[in-house]
Amino acid sequence: MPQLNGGGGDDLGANDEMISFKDEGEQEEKISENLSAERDLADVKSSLVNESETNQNSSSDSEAERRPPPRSETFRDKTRESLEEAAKRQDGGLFKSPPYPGYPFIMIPDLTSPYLPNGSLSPTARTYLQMKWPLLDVNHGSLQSRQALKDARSPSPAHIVGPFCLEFPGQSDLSLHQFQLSNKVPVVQHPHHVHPLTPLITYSNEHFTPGNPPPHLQGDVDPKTGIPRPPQHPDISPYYPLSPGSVGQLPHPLGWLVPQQGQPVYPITTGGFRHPYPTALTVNASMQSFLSSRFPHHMVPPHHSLHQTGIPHPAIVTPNVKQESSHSDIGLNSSKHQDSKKEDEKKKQPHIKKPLNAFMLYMKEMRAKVVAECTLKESAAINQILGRRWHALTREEQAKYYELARKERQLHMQLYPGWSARDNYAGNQQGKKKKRKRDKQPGEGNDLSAPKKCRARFGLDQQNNWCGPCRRKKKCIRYIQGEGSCASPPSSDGSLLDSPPSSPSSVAPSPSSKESKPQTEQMQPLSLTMKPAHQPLHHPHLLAGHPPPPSLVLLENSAAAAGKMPGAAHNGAHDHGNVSSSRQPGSSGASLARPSAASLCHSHSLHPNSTAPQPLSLVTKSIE
DNA sequence: TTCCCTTTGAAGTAC
DNA sequence: GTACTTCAAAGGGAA
Repeated sequence: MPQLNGGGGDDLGANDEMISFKDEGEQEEKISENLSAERDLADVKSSLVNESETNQNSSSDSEAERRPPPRSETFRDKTRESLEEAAKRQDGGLFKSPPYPGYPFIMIPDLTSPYLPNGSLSPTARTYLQMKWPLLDVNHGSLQSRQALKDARSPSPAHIVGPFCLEFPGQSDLSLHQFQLSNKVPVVQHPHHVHPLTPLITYSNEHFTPGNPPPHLQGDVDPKTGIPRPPQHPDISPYYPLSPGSVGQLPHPLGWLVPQQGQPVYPITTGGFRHPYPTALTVNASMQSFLSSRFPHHMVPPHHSLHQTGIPHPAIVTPNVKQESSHSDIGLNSSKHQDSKKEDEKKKQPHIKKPLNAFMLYMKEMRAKVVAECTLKESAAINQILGRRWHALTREEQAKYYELARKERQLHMQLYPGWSARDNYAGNQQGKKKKRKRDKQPGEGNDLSAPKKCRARFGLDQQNNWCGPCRRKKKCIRYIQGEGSCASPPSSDGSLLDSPPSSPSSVAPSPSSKESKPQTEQMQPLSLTMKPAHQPLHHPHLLAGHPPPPSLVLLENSAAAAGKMPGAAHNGAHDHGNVSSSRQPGSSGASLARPSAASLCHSHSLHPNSTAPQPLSLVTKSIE
């Protein structure tokens, strides 16, 4: 169980989320109460991380003596133990609230990795599915076309099948690759290219597995438990050298896939982050080139045709075949364009993507579910919903994702010690276009958040023109209202998600809708920053005994609601202002023109008067 | 075809 | 130390 008051941590905790509590307070005691909740929330999120770290440390302490690098110790050991336990009782015991959502899981090559856009395959671009082994399904009968699965849109990736049985030490990458290409579809992956970690998350909790699994999964769902029935494959276990003695010395996160040769796979580093690449890692030709270009020569391990495992990390993405073919043309034109040649070489460098954070993992998990519940297909709208659901999660649920994310980062760090997020910045990247820089345009973003607008506009000489808040050195209201700017855009604040307007006019960026915004904006003076305040104020697990806000409840039960609760009592104001996103101030207005998530997701049609004047509770003290 | 949108979190940069 | 920026996924929509 998480140590809720583990406190101390300040890392993963989204401090900005604490701010929203202040916005919501309408009384001092309320504020103090919320502040307490803020601290609780901060502690919660911190504890999510600390807990993970603590758990890892504590669990690895016992093994630290015999396993020098503790980083992946628990990861593998827990995996091994869980696998062994599961092997003993193939009764789905792993489905019974495993202490760690990420455990046990194994990594298997996913040739149609989510990290491979368009399913492009290359010997160096394979990624791996991490999954609980009871979910392994290597039955041929389960092999389906990728498209078939995609059409199925399974939110519960209980059946992930792949050719991983073919992809183990000693197996030729090329042969497998050819196998894939020649057979077109023998590989089945989870629909929507679910993240490798997704299978771990799906089933372990009720919120992961809605009551009614998709129809296409019915056949594989245990009628008793409602849980996807783990496939029974007698050939699975031999692939995993899970016996304690066999993996004891190898901290490699893929240790069960690494042939045991009696020597450590990972060099014991001295703690420096940019330590040499482990020689045991996959270093193929392209990787070699990539490493050579990015790291000092001594850091680049010698090139072996294939790694023992031939397993790169899911985050690695190499250029597609098209680029390789273009590279072959270089020989024909070698004399004329060295620059282009260099570019091609750079293009061949695999793109190691960032490890997914907790929310990203959650999104991958829940996206399909949201899509199924709503008529939405637009990711932007779905992400808004997911963002709110994320905050509605319990700490335990979030902890799972934080844990998974931490494991992901750990694994990523181990696989790519020299990798830095900076490497993926547009400026350093060839194959990727530089993303637009969100230039702050005048009249939005910081301009709106800047205090004392009246002061700036009228100056000290015309204080009589200042609005009241400005006179009291509070945040200017007149400026916002006068400019008609949408400092707290409806789309970004999520109000349209949880409490969508009943009339289209409230959705459209009409002047009236903008006029209603200042009240939301008025909530912000109490904010310490302009960062989005997404934290649900009355998180059921943050405020013990307090029921979750209707918005959250209804949102969580969006499927059940299905738009049939138009008159539900709902103080949408709870979320409206707090979810206002100033991350991308200029982007929210555009979203107004788009179909709102709420208009498409019935479950969020809760508050017909969301644009109506907000309750007084929204008025901040500055207004008073 | 490419970018935008939208979310949170992690990590990087800039001051 | 703080604020800001970029990137990670996703896929429809817009340019």
